[in-house]
Amino acid sequence: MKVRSHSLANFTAPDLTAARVSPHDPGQVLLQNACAVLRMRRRQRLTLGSDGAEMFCLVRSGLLLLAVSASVKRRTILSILFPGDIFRTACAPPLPGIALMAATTTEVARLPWRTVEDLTSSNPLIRDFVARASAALLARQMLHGAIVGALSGEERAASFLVDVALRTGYTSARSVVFEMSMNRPDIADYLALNADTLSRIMSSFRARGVFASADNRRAIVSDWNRLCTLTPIAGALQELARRTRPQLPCDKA
Amino acid sequence: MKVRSHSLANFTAPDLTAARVSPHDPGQVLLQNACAVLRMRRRQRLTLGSDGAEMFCLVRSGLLLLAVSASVKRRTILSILFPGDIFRTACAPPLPGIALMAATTTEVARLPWRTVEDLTSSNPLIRDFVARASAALLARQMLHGAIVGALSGEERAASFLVDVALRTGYTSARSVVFEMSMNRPDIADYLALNADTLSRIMSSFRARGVFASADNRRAIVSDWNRLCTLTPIAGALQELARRTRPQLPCDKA
DNA sequence: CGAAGGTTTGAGAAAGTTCAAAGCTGGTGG
DNA sequence: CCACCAGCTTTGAACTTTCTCAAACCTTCG
Repeated sequence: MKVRSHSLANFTAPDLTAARVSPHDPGQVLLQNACAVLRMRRRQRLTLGSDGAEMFCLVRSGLLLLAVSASVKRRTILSILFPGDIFRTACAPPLPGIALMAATTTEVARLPWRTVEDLTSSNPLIRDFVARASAALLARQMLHGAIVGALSGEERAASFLVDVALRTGYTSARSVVFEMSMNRPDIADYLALNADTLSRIMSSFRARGVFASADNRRAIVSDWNRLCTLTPIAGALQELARRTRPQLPCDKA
Repeated sequence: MKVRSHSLANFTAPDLTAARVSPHDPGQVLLQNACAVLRMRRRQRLTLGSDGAEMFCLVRSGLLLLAVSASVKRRTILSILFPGDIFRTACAPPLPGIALMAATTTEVARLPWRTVEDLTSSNPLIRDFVARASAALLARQMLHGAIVGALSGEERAASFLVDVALRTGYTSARSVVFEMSMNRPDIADYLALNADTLSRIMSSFRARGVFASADNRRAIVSDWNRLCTLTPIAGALQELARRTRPQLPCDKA
């Protein structure tokens, strides 16, 4: 079997440490400065059970997955929280076994929700940031529902690549480069696809040169526009991403 | 073909005018008293285009569907807004042709979002209601994503029936009764199913006595627990519904 | 080095879709 | 008041897509 034959072993891998997305929203800066930061390791969980007061959190770096395994037959990733995204306990559906899980090393800023409520009342910048971020999260969740509900497997996979690239990627040598922190089963459970099917789709993408990757952890997209033609909602993804990140990686590619 | 053979032509149809869900949240009452009410007829649309200031709305009665047709290949109902649900323009994903559509005669209370922001700052009751309703909507949206992504066609249909019953139904003669304001294509587009497939599933439900209906517009569930066994997330749906409606129809059935 | 988990691929199976046809329903205009 | 029309609903049969299962390979970590 000629696996991995399309990888770019000799591609000069760029440094991604500069890819950390720094906040540009003044309300976000104010809010996260009031928070205690929790550093999570890959696969570490943050239980959402009703074990006390309601919590609020803000992702500073890394990737947080909202996962549920028990109550639905197949494990499901309900949502991906990217840097700049916020979440509060009450936003999670009341499913047994639901939890936030770090997909990679992740920094999370946390506060009791009660405190956030007070901050939003006293500071309009924070209030506006929380309202904006909440609305953006709902919009993204709806878009994700549309992706899962209305698009084919290949279109879903392409939408995922576009989304992750827009939110965590950056430009290098006229290519868009991004980390694939999530593994196949996680991506599959997010896209409501079987891991085998997703693997087939990814293999097909690599074979057609849609993206290249040396080690399955970093993807290199040399023709951004071509990737975008594979999903009918590339425009919406881009517009949503720009709400939290004014300068997108595809702008310079 | 023996169509409609399971209908209950001689069932005494109860009066549903008493089924209007009256708000119990003081913040909700305060907020909706500040709004201008718009009465929409079936199929009437409320465009969400960027045609001016951002709007906020609150459903007082009826059913509002967030629909998109152009940008995804198949038409999709992203969300159903029930009485008590709120929505603001920024919550809609930026898809061409997205709009709110009334599934039946619907009363919508509207305000410019700017005004709502001011009200939330000046009144903690309104602030808490808006925050609570926003969180509940996101939780429901995530649950809907899980339904579409992880459940079979039959389970999705059962989840839909349970959800609509919990939110708009009421109790009559130890049965749970609710209006089916949405037609087959709308329900199918909400559940990411084909209308034909959904019709088959509904026929099967009727044949098995899961629910009865005289005219396809009103459903009568005599064995609520049995309907709940058809979906693995009945508990979550019930818990979410109770956040906006303390007394559920199934409590008395 | 060995074990455990992640990835890839193929072949057969299942679930849902598409297409077509027929029946039903509600609204409109003569 | 009734005939008619458009759109909704139901159902069958053939077809696709995706899933399941199994096997082999690769990677990482202790």
